[in-house]
Amino acid sequence: MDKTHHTDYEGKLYSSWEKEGLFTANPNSEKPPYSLLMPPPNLTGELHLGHAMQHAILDAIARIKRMQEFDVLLLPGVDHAGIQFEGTLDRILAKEGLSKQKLGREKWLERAWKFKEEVYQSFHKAWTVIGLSADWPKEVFTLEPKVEKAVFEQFKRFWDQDLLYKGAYIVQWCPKCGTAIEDIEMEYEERKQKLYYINYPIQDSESAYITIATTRPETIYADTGIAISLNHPRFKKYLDKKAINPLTKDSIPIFEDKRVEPEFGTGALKITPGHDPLDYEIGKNHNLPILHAIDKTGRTTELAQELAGMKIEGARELAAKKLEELGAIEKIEDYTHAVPVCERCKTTVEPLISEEWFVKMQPLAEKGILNIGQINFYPTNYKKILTDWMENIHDWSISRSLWWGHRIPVWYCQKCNPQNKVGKNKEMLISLEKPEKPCKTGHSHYWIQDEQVLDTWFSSGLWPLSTLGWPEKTKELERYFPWDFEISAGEIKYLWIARMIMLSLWHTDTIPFKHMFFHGMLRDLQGRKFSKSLGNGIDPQELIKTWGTDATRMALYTYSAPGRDGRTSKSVMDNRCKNFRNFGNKLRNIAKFVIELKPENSSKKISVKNKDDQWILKELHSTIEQVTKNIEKFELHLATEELYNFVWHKFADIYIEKSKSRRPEAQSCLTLVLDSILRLLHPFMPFLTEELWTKMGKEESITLAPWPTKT
RNA sequence: GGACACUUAGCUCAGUUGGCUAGAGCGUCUCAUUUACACUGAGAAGGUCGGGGGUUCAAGUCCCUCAGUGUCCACCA
Repeated sequence: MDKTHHTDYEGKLYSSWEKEGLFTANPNSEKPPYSLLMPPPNLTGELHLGHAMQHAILDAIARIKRMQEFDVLLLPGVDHAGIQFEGTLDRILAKEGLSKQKLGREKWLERAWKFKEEVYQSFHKAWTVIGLSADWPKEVFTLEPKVEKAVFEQFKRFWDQDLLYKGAYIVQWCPKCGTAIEDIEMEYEERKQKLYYINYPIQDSESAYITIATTRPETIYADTGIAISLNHPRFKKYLDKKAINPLTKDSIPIFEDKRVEPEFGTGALKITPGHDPLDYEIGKNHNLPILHAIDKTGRTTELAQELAGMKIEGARELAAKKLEELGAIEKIEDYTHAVPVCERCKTTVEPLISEEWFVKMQPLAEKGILNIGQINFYPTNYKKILTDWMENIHDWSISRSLWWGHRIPVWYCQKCNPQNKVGKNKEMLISLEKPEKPCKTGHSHYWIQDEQVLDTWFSSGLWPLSTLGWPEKTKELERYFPWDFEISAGEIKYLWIARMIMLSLWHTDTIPFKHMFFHGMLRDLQGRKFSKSLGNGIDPQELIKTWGTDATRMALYTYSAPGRDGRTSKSVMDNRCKNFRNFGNKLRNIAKFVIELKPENSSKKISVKNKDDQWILKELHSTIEQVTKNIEKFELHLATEELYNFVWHKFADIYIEKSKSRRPEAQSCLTLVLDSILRLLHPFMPFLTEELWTKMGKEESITLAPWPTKT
């Protein structure tokens, strides 16, 4: 008997399905539509276990809906993943001795597109391995013209609706990625640091001073004020005086502010509006000047005098040493706190003032909150989580200082554009292409495009619409939108899911999807995330190679309960896969028994009187009912468990054993049950079921077989 | 500091609206010895469902509380 199930075989089967167009949606179909939107994986990311599970879930639902006679669209796509892709490419270029500066924007982009193609090719193969029945010819890439048009439309609408603004604000800046990032793109890392208590002398006073606590003495060069908590017992008396910046010797104002915590440190705070979000706010209220001691590359500026040009860490030490020499340090404490780092490169994020584009999110969030109830969430509590977030929405900083992405479709007249301020009256245009009409200077070639590109999520957030050709009123948009099913990891609920909800509602008054499924995150046995740096990852392709696609899928469904994280390891996965490999073997042997060892004189009809026949048919019907019900609730872990139990412990262990004594009579019942089993299992174990389906003498693919119903 | 989860057998997890002696897989132990299938079959051991309190005829499930774990959010210098 066959004991192994080679992926070669699965590969061939998959190609034949694809060739026959079994995964192709047909907008002209008479059947009702059912649409599933595949989350576009990052162009640079590898296929990990979480993806495999996500795809296995998507695929099972797509296959079931096909069998239930829906016209199914499972639309695949890839995200250009701005920051991440650009970082990867730049590392490769660096090894070749090349750089952005050396290549220039145009050459760099040429290179980027070439690299994109390379990555794309290897990528595609990894996906098909899990058996995903996606409509590949319709695949969308987030930088292709269709999406570009949608992104432009969105930008233009926001501009016309007065929801866009540009200006210099304090943003979170990643010096390594060289761009602004959003709060939700940051992580926090516990770091051991020093808390320096520093004395700022009071002007015109012999010995009086205010002590503040800071972890960042290097930013003192950019201090422009001292804020103390309300009614500060010790420092209140200095309120009408000025303090002296111990490093620059500038005199800076002292004032009260309720945002200063009396309990923390000394209850006094140095205000550095250029390098801290809170200081920025406080500084703005007190009209403090904004100075920069650190630039966008993470080095100290001229302001830092003899420390200029240093990296932050070095500058910090030297600044501390200098203060020490000046006798300005009261004490130094060890201090562990959470330092914000860039989610992607783990570099410490530097708050800086930068010129960026923003979207006013308040009206979009309000609409989102109002309509989110129309979406069914699995698990249900995500509705509250997303609502809470929208209720506390911040404006969205959408510009990134990158080259890989949708370039901001704004053109400035070179001669008349003041660098820092953009308002509607300034000479500028919103246009995808270079404007043909001349600007004030009278020459069309004076138009220059904004240097920045849009945040990746600005296009990903439009994914439910852009993939279907919006803003055109396409047949596909009409038919498949809103999407019936969307799936995601909880991780990107704000970055992606909340944005899709707000943007779809804003542009079309329609929710983007009817059923939103959040799968849990797979972790290692200690509960840690899988990550490259920990080296604890499990390669799904390796599991597939060892145990086959079907077994790997079945193992993954056991972890697919909505929103539940799962702990696992290579050996736990191997155990589970092995179990389902055995299950596949069991099924194969059942089929052999029923089909190949069929007796000559077998019955053509089911014996209505036989108790065993009646029993197994009753069990079958109850299984059909349970499985169908569980699938409708997207509880695939229950559906597969039910099937496993029926096939192995009821059909094989009991019914088949008993049938041996009355084999010819039982034959038609055996065949009927096997027929239903294969159809019920097909969404979960597509390859084996197709193979056995053919063995049963069926001519059409099981993909097209109707889903069993209780009759 | 807020929010949301989770805690069930040695391990990894199920357990739908409260309802028979709490389930699965792996692991452990006993038996069967070539069967459609050893990638097998029959059986066993193993749980006071995190602790405590409450509601109920009935609680793993609902409510309160305590403890532990995890995730997300928040400007604590």
